[in-house]
Amino acid sequence: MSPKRTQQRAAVVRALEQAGGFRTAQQLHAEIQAGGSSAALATIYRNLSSMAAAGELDVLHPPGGEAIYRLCQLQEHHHHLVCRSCGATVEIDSPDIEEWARKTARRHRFRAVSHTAELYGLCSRCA
Amino acid sequence: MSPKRTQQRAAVVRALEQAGGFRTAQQLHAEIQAGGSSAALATIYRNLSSMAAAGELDVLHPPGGEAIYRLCQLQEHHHHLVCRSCGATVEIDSPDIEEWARKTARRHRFRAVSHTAELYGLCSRCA
DNA sequence: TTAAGTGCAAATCGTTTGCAGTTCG
DNA sequence: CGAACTGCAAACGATTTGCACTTAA
Repeated sequence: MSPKRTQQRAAVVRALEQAGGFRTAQQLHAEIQAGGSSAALATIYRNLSSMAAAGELDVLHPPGGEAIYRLCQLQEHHHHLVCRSCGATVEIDSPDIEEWARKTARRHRFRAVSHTAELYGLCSRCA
Repeated sequence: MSPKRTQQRAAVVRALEQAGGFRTAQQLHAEIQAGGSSAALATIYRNLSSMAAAGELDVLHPPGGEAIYRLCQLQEHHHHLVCRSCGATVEIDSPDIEEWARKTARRHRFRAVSHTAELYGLCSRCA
């Protein structure tokens, strides 16, 4: 039973696609209205929940207290090495961790697995 | 300037030590009362915040919405495999990713590197 | 037609904060 | 004594939910 194709759900998907990365429910709400469409915040939450349950998007719960969502990007993803001091960022593309994620997921019988990984340290200039 | 040595703060520390692992603020509250001491929930939150800011404890923000705290244990850190649908969480302890983090950091001449890594998928019951 | 989806407002729930009273140093 | 800490209750902000109304199928 696939979900009903409503204007609101379409708007949420469109907003997420346009965003390309992580967004909070409230940001999506604002961006949807800015785009001329409309969808109640509650509706956005409901759609995000069902999409997440369906494995269509990733949810993160940062310390800030506001959850962030983004469309699943099974491929084309990479990681970051960030300097705690100056904020310099190096993009990491490592097959190792992809494989680790896949293996680990299989070991626990999880499917449709995505992952996040970030490294934080002091770069050579700041150390 | 180190913090004041109050009964309440002591009770929080004691509860965390006794716990050994992660606890929510409310669990600590209950355990403190069960232990015969007393400390208002607000006070517990205040103490946990200051301890976290001082780097004395780790804080995690799981999907459930309730933060969990534990005394810092520089070793024994692990990652999580979380079900997008039901929130079930498996703790992962993998030397591979630790090594990957260390290697990657060295390759880019970063020091004092820490990292985060989380996996998201659908568990066998929800798939 | 009718089950699923929506909007709105009220309700939750974890966490924070204002303020007056208490306590450590 | 005086700054730091506590308790309580009210305030908050994100998310959820009850309910009557729409709408996709």
